[in-house]
Amino acid sequence: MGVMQIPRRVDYALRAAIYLSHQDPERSCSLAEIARHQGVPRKFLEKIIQNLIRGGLVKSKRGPDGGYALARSPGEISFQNVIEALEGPIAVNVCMSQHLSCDHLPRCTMLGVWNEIQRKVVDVFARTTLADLQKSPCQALASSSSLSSAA
Amino acid sequence: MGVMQIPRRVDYALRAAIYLSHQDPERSCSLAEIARHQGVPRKFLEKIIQNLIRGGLVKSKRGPDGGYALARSPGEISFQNVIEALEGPIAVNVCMSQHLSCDHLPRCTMLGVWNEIQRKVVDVFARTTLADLQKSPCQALASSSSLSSAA
DNA sequence: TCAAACCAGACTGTTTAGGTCTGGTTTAAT
DNA sequence: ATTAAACCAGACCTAAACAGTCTGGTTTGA
Repeated sequence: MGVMQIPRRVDYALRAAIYLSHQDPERSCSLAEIARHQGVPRKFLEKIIQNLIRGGLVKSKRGPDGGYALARSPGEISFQNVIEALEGPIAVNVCMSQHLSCDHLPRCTMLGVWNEIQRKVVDVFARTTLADLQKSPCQALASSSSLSSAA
Repeated sequence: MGVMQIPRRVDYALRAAIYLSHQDPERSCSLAEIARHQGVPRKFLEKIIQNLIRGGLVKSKRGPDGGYALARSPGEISFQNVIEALEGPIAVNVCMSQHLSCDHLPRCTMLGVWNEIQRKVVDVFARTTLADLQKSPCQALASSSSLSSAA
């Protein structure tokens, strides 16, 4: 169950980033603290956060009382930034990768569809920043729940 | 490379369905014919098509000169139909499954975002039918190519 | 009755997902 | 200087998913 589903690690990365966006940016939050609050396995989260650091989204402080903090303001960190720090460029189908190599080009009639999905998905992720989530704690269930009915 | 990427089997299923939508619905196309035209491994495609049959999208004829044909008109078969015949309901994140069980509810601030993505993706797949692709053989590259720049 | 085609499910090799483990290095406090 | 709390790095592991393949059916037109 779950075609086109985002992996857990991305969900965890976003949770961590969101948690940090709620904290004082001067303060360093320890791994244990983040893991505990977000219910994410500690060591797994540690590995994930390293990706965010390499991506320039999070900065770390070592030693006792060390920890992590956002490297930029929440408004300057998009979902896309977080996702691509872990996964590289988003591509909803293989033919959407950089060198768009669809072995059935030029007559692949699906390309337009993939392009549309790609564009819409990337658009939402690019537009949504951590700051956007700080405002409304739970505008969640309102947004419609067209969950798609199985065939 | 490729978060949220659709699996090859779905791409193959769509290709097969599209191929059939171009053929005379009275005629049965053999597996070999479809596989050859779409460049899909024969036996793999066979297994995939079985899913389309169980989903009521394709009908088969056995015996010599047997093969496959669409069970409904192209306009009545959406991408969603094909995808869900293989994969079950689409859910862009685990919390988007039927019994939306997000262990961090009710305070998960991301729910709205997943809902939006889910809605947009399902909308495109639900709206697009095989008939839509018959018209313009290649309106492809026009649709914009915002491929997302890596972080 | 033959053989062309579909049907069904077991099997296989590779990759990914989701973590864990071990052993570092840095640094504040004593 | 030593300790210990924290981060850092990468090897490791298990289970599942992915992408197919293989074997052996069953159906049916000629």
